[in-house]
Amino acid sequence: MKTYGQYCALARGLDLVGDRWTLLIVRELLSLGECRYVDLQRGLPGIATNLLAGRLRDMENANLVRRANLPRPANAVVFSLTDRGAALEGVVREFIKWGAPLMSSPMPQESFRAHWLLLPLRALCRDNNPTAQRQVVRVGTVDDGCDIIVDAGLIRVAPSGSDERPDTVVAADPGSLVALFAGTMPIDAAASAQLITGDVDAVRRVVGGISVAAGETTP
Amino acid sequence: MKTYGQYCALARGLDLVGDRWTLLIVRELLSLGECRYVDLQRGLPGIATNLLAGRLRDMENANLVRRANLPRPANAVVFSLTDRGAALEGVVREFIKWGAPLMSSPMPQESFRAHWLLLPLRALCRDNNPTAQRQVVRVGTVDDGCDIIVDAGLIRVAPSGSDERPDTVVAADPGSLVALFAGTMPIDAAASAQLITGDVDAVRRVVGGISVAAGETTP
DNA sequence: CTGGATCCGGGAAGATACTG
DNA sequence: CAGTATCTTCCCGGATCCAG
Repeated sequence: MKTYGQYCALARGLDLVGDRWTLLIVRELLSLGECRYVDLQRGLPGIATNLLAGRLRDMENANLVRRANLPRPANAVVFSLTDRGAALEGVVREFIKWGAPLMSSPMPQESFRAHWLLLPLRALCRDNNPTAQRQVVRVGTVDDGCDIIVDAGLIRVAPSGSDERPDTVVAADPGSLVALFAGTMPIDAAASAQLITGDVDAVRRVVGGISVAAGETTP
Repeated sequence: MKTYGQYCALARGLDLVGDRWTLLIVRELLSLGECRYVDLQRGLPGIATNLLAGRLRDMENANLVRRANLPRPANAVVFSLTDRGAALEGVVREFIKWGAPLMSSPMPQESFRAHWLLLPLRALCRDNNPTAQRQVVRVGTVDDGCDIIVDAGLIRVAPSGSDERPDTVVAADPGSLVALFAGTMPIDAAASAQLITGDVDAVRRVVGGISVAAGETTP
C-alpha cells in the first residue's frame, strides 16, 4: 500500500494492514493458527491467488506473518502470525463488535465458513453451568467449524478437528447459526428445526452469555 | 468498495470502512467533532479533493456521516459522525494502540498535525495531582492542537480553540511531542529545550499517566 | 471563497491459465 | 501444494475546472 505519509499511529498502522484482504488474512490466522496456503484460500473465498501470495509476502516483510517450510511433504509451507501480527487481535475484536449489527441476515450469493464464528464465539459464549462435566459443542463440521470446549466455568473455542468428540453438533444455515449464538433465535426453536444433534443442554450451557450474565442463570 | 461477499462481521465491517482514507476521515471527525470540508482537507494532507467528496458521500449513504447545511455563509456545510460512525471509536482506539510502537520517529517528508494527538492523549493523560486547581495544557497552537483540561482528577482533551486560556503551551517538533507524552523524553529535557512555555508543573501533572499510575504519584 | 465535479494516467485488484 | 504469469478492469491520485 502506498503510505499515507502521516506521522500518526492510525495512519502508520493502516500503512501496514490497511490493504484490501490483509485483515481478513489476519482473521484466518487468528482463528486457525498455523495454516497452509490452501487453508487460507478456503477461508478467503473470492481472493485471487496472486493477491494472496502477494499479501503474504508483504505481511512477512512487515513482520506480521511467519513462513515455515515443512520437511514433509516436500514444498509444504505453514503460515502463522508473529507476535506483532497476533497483537492485531484487539483491532479485529473491535471490528467484529462494530460489525455485529450488520449480521442480521445473509445476502444471497454471500459465502460462509463456520470457522468465521470462532472469534465472535469467544466473546459470546459463557459457562452457565460451571459445576457440570466437561462438554464439547461443535459448530459446523469437523472440516470447517469451531469446537466450544466448556469445563468448570472456562470456555475454549478452537478450530474443529478430530481430536474432540463433541457432545453436541450444531449444523445449520449461516443465518440460523448467527441468530442462535447471538440470542435472536431461541434454542428450542433451533432444536425443533433439527439444527442441533446430541445434547441440547450443552448448547443452553454456552449460549447467550452476555444477556444471561446480567439476568438469571440456567440450572 | 467492492464487497467481500462474506457473511462475516469483520468482512461486512470492512465493506463499509475498509476503503482507503475512510478510517482517517473517521479520525478527523472523532477528534474535531463537527467540521467543514476545508477542515477535513487540512487534517488529511495528501487526499485528493474528489476522493474526499466521494468518501463523504459513501459514508453518508452508509449512515456513518451526517451532512448539515448552514444558513450562513452560503453553501456552507458541516460534517459530523452519526452514532453509528462514532461507534467506530473502539476500532480506532485499538488501531492507535497497535500503531503506537511504529511512532518512534517521524520520517522526513511525513506530514503532521498536532490534533492527531487528541485521541492518543485521551489514553495517555492522567491527573497526577487531583487536588490542584483546574489547569489547561495546550499541545500545538490555537489553530491546530489539543487542549488538555485537567480538573479534580478528571481529564478532558478537546481540539484547541480560543475558548480556553492555557496555563502551559507545548510547542515542539512532532517527534518531541510524541516522545514527551509517550514518556520517552523527560519533561525536564523538554523544558530545557524551550519546548514548554508557561507552567511546567502542569505538564508534569498530566504526562506519563500509564507508567505513573503503577508507581508513585507526583505531589 | 466553499464545496465540489471532470478528466486522465498509473497502479492495484481481480480473473484465469499455467507450472515446479 | 504453492505459487507465477498474464490480461483486464477499476480505483486511486493529481490536476484542473466549475457552480453557488
